[in-house]
Amino acid sequence: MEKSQPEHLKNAGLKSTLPRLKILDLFTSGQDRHKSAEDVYKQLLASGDDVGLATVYRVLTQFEHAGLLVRHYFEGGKSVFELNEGKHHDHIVCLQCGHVEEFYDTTIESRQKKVAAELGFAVHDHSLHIYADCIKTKCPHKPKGV
Amino acid sequence: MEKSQPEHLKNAGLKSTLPRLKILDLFTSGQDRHKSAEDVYKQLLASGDDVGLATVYRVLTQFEHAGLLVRHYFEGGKSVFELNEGKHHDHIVCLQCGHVEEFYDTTIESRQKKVAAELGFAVHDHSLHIYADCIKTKCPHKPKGV
DNA sequence: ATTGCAAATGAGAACGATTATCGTTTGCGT
DNA sequence: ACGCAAACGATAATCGTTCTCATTTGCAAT
Repeated sequence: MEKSQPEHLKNAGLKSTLPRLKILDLFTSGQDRHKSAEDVYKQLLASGDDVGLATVYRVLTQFEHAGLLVRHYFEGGKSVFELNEGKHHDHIVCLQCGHVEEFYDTTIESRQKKVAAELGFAVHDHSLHIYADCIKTKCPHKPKGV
Repeated sequence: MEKSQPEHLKNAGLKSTLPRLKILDLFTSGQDRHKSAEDVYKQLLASGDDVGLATVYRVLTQFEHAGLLVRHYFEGGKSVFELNEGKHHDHIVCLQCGHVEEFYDTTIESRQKKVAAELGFAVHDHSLHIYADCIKTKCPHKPKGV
């Protein structure tokens, strides 16, 4: 059976405080999987929750360490977080509208491991970002400040 | 026959000024392919050239736009530049020492195009960064402030 | 329910990388 | 050699993020 939010926090060794619950809710119930710290902060303010920006950053980082969220470094210098649902995937970002789509390709994954091994590296992590334009009818997504 | 540095600048529509020549030289004759703005700045100061940090940033960006350099956004929030020699490649970054190694894998490249096409995207560009540890005897590279 | 205290928070200062401003200098065509 | 737009250097400003520290809060023991 699914765990409740407070339980998720408990498991992660984190007190279940108001800000933390609010932020976790944003990710589990929000529609946009990918949020920057600023996004989270604004969404909290918009819903009348008075959390400090510092807390947002702190909590996001804690959630990342706890494995609840995954952090991505997209171009432009700001980090973006998304719910960690166990299954690794890469991202393709539309340069026109900023929309992010996820994909997973076993061939790419295995080749990466292979290449790294050949070069004598022990892979920690990797990030593959494809920057592209949504062609055809796929770009109805409004630019969100990109 | 090879072009001279001033010609490279001319071609790019840039006046050949002292700072620009110095910076271009660093990349064409330096040993470390990958340099941050700070790296460039320090190397210039070290060789007695008195350029401003602002100029370094400006010139690097101009060179990027002119296609002379390629900019990479690695984790850690600072951009790294390298000479653009036409041949695309990806990077594997050692998390211990910050050393960057390059690789190119045709399988990965073609799978990327394929995946993007299937999702209805026209690829502009992509970045694949593998973050890892140099294992075995491969990590003699001194940490350079990472 | 009340209390106590460590953990968490919020406001704002601090920070590192980068960009913008602006008065001075310089490359380069005349 | 001259003139002027382009480029420069110093420094202020900006942006995302982290740090500091006084205040507040979750929660376990009363």
